Amino acid sequence: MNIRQLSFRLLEVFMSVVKTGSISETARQLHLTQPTVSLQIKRLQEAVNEPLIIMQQQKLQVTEAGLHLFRTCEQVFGHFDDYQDYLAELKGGERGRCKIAMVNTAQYILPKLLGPYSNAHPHVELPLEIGNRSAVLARFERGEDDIYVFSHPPSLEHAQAARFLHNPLVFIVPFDHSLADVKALTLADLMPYRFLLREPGSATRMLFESELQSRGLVLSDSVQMASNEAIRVAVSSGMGIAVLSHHVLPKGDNSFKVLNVTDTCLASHWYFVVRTDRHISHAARSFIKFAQLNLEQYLDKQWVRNELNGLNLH
Amino acid sequence: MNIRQLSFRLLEVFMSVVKTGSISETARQLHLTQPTVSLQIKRLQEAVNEPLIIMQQQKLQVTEAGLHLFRTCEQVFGHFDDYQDYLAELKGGERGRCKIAMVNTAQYILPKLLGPYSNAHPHVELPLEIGNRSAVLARFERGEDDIYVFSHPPSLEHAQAARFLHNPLVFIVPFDHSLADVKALTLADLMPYRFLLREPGSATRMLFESELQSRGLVLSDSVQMASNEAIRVAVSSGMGIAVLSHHVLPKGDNSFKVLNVTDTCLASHWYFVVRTDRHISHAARSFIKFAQLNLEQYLDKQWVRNELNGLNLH
DNA sequence: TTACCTCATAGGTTTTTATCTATGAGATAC
DNA sequence: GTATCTCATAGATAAAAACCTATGAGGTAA
Repeated sequence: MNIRQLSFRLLEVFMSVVKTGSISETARQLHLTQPTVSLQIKRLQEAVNEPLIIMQQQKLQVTEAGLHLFRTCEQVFGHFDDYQDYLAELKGGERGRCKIAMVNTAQYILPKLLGPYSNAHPHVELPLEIGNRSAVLARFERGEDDIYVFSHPPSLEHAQAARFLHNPLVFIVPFDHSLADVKALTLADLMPYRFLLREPGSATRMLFESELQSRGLVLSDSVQMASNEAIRVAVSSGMGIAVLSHHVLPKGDNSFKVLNVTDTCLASHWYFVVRTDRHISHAARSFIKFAQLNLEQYLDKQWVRNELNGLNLH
Repeated sequence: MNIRQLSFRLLEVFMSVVKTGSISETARQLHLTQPTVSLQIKRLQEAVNEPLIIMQQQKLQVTEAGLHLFRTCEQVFGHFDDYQDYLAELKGGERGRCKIAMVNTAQYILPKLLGPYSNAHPHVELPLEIGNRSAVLARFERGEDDIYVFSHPPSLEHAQAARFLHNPLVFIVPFDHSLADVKALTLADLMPYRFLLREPGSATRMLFESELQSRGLVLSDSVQMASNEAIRVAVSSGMGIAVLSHHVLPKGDNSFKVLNVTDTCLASHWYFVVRTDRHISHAARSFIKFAQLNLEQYLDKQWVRNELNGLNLH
């Protein structure tokens, strides 16, 4: 038997003949002519090199070998049916994987979406990568993930990005800092104080520094720290003051205070970024769709900027 | 996914690509050119309508859907391998069925071959049909069996026959019959006695009657009985005399005696008969081969007439 | 007998498939 | 920078597959 000359169509026709017990009937059911079916069976028998169906007293009789082949076909088609089911789930976004890489800061907001999504789609794997901006950028360059979360999206040559959340930056000081209760401050008022900053390249820092530069201001003292957590705690304990995303601040924590700086409005947005040169997994598409529909429900409504319909997910 | 545009060849190539992790390597192994393999994969992906293999950092990466398909293929090819094994056994005569129809008398000799054959080929089904000549002839006409056993084969229009055993007919009388110990008898000497005969049409009876006719002899009295067994027992108990196949006589039974009729040599042969207009099953072929090689071993050497090589089993 | 089934076969057409060669774009290796 | 891999794509061809119509042989049923 040469499996290479078998085709699924041939087997389909054969199965129908076995089931109906008639070549003409099969032809009618499959919208073929009777000679076509006869010929297919003949060819199948030649491929198998063994009679499968024989005429016996004007009736078709399936031989042993034919019956065996029939059962084999049933199993084979069963496997393909299973695969089709799997594919359907995969394409429906019910299965599969959606790898997301995000910059550190995003870990304060994204889980609010990921949790509900994961509950709604339990078969979707959701591996997360969290790193600083340069690490995530490197992953982005290599196209290692399905979705990237940035404030300040990278060059959009091979990517598209869409905002989903406003990301206001605020200045914080220890709760007992001398500026804490001043009604209206200017950015210049903060310059004398020591600033606790993330590494260069972090979106927050970039935004802040470009603001300073454009205004001709210079920090008198700054300290670099590796995480927003560390900065917040350091501010609370009086090491200095900082500019941080509003979203990273725990609510109801009184160990620091947000300043009222009237001449400055620093803000960026959170973006979902996908590469345009890579096929978007169905799971990723499904996640973005989910986000699009449920941003308001799971994130603070006041900051939501739902522009996800701008994404063209092929 | 449209299964109709899938071919086994396509899946074979796909599996090879997954295994080697390289399109070029697959091309080398399958003696194809690299573009051919590329194209096959592309076509498969179009059929499935889902990426199966993607380029990632200059390396081929199998997607989820691809891996799933690969596993599906493994199973499918496994089933066909099983079927191939089955076919091989079938074609080797190790499996399948060999239906044999024989006339009554043959049941005294054929089991001596069937037993050893069945032991040597335990997976071959051997359904037997035993009937009188006309019943077996009817089966033969309809082509219901693979092998027929006749003495006196039917018209050979759609059949071929080959002798395998001499079938001498002998005259028996009760052990205390007046003829029992006569040294030399003629056929005419037997005419006055009552003959116990099988039904008209039975080969034995036909042979006997044609001999009588050609010699101008007429039976004075005859009784018809349905089986050789019945005749033998009836002879033993004095109901008359009979002409029977030597093979149906149990050895060491002293309740009857074989006459020494010097002017008559009635004999036929046992034939295996197969139809020429029907495919001969591998099992049937295998049985005849077995008989051909082992006749002398399992049947009384003295009567064997091995002409089975005369059968042309296509 | 005729009409009407069955399946088989011959002969032909149109797609599809399985290949190839040639060529190009990227990446790596020296 | 050049050679040498990788894979992708375009264009061409020869074989095959998948059908069809027409026709015939053999059987059943009115």
